[in-house]
Amino acid sequence: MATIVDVAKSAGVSKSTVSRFISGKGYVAKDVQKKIEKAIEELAYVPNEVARSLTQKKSKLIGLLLPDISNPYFPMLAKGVEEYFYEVGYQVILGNVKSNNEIEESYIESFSMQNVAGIITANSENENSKLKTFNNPVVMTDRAYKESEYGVVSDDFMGGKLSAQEILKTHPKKILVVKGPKGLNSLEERFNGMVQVLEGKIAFDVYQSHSFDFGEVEQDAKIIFEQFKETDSMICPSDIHAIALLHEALKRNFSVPEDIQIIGYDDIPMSKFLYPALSTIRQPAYKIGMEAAKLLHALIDKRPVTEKKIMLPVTYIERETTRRK
Amino acid sequence: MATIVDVAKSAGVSKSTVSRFISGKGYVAKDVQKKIEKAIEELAYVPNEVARSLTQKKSKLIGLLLPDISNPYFPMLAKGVEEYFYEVGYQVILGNVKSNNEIEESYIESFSMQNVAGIITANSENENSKLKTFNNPVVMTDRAYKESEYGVVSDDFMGGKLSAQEILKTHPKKILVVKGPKGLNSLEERFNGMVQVLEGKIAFDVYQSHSFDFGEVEQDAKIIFEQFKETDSMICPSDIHAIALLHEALKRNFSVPEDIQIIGYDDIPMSKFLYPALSTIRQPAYKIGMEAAKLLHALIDKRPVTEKKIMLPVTYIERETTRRK
DNA sequence: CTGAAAGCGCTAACAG
DNA sequence: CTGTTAGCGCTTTCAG
Repeated sequence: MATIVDVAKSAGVSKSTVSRFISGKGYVAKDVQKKIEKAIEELAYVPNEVARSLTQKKSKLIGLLLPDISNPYFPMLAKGVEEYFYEVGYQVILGNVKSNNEIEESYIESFSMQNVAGIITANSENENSKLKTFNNPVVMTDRAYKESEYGVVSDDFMGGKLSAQEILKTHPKKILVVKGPKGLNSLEERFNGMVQVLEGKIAFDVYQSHSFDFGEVEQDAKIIFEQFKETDSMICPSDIHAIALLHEALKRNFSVPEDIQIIGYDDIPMSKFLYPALSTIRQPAYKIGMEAAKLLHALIDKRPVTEKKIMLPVTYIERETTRRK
Repeated sequence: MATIVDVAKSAGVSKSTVSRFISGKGYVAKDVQKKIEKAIEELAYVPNEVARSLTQKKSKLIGLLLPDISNPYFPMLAKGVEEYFYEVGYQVILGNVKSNNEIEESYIESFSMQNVAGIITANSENENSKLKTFNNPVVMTDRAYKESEYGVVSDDFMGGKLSAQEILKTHPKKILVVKGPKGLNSLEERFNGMVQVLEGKIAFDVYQSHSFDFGEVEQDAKIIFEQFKETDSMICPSDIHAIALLHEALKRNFSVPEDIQIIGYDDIPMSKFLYPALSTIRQPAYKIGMEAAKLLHALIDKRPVTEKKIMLPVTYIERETTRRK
């Protein structure tokens, strides 16, 4: 591996000149530029990021904290982040935090040690997180958002409203609102949106779920079908919940959407391939990731940002688990 | 951020001694050890990985090359890699290569610049890949395997055989083997396994697919149903294919598995939640990731490895898209 | 057993 | 416009 010194020698200048040329800061004479370019070419020189990172205390690395990469929603988010940063020459370090504070702390510490230029987190908020002491920019997404200074999120309140409105249009007999795990801001918002639409208009039950894990949510589904026999319309906090419920409904020989209609949230990639295909609220996961990346990039470069918090719209995707109006 | 010099001062020794203490190489007197420990504690000292990486030419970073993170199979693999390396203090950099050689090259270059300690790639083989010039260890997985020195993979040939055998047991009338994209070793193996079982026993058609992308595979499914009217049994190269086919079958009002039976490959997380749930060959994606990580870790530490290539078993998961025997 | 010194590859004043 | 110098924080000989 050629170093900057090799380039300098080969071009017959000092390494500072080469450094200046590469970074584009400071003046370098035209003819010298040519020589340096040639030397770089010949030696196939690529600057060593580690050395650069050591002096500048800032690497070309981005930390990405995710609650659970096996939840199909997050790979799309990650993809958005990754693709944006790839284009601008940054690498992303994956932190699969499993909603575990200790792991999160540990990751943040590692990120610091690696001098990451910034962090994007989709992890749920954590009161005394080390994130607050991290001194490069942080952008919150998805579950983490409320208390943060910078964030990108979709319009959860609107999403909640939308899903309730759509159900309402189908003349439901009895509604069940499945509430997602507590303490996640985005889920609270969705729930509030749903309640705002429903309240006063129609009676509804609420079931509190505590997980996004397929297996656990399957258990919830069983309980729900035992407990809420009159329900004919289910509003879910995520597609994972909707899928489990859908599955359970079919197992019990209900027709969907005739006997039971179900509306999901997220529009994860598999939802359209279910049978019947899932009606749901689409969150633009990829776009959220990309926008978060864009915001973080601006922050890293200390460019002025006009919107510290970006809210992306959600849309209702009508498929086959809801009745026609 | 405290540095090693701060610790040294506080403990009243030289930084070399502190360095020796931390790395565990060389002698440090017992009482000095105590002092250093205390200083580290008090100053909440954490060694700077970047500086370390600069001297050692090896960071605590691992590069992970994936063909497509939005294909549900890969997040599980990534999770296995990530969780193993988390435990041993390494971070993983995500490289979503999108089966694009240029991007792959560019990632490998970045990985080199970051002094990554090793690379795991699940990307398809690429003749003149820069991977060969990368001078830290590389472990190939999944799609990439054949030419590599070190690799972890599941038994694709056996998987292919298994899926054909299971179909054979159900007295199929006419079989269609859907062949996956060309040039991927693992898929060739599967296909060969299938053919070996089928040949001489029963006539079968072959359809060549060119993608793992949901949208494109959906088109394949349409074509297949137009073209192979007599087929009652479909053997697929991936669950993605199986899902598209299943979807199309139901759309056309075939009963599954009575009229058409379908067997997938991979057992991606959503397969069990389909309706009917997909019968498939399970590849232990998580375990593959974990084993690849373990192997790479041994290589990085220059520990002797007994198995350079690890082959993990696959299993048939009987669910509801295949007829009972 | 320990410290001094050199160096990893690059950046950043600061003279000139 | 360019070279010298001094680090960034850590590891690694090499004397002592």
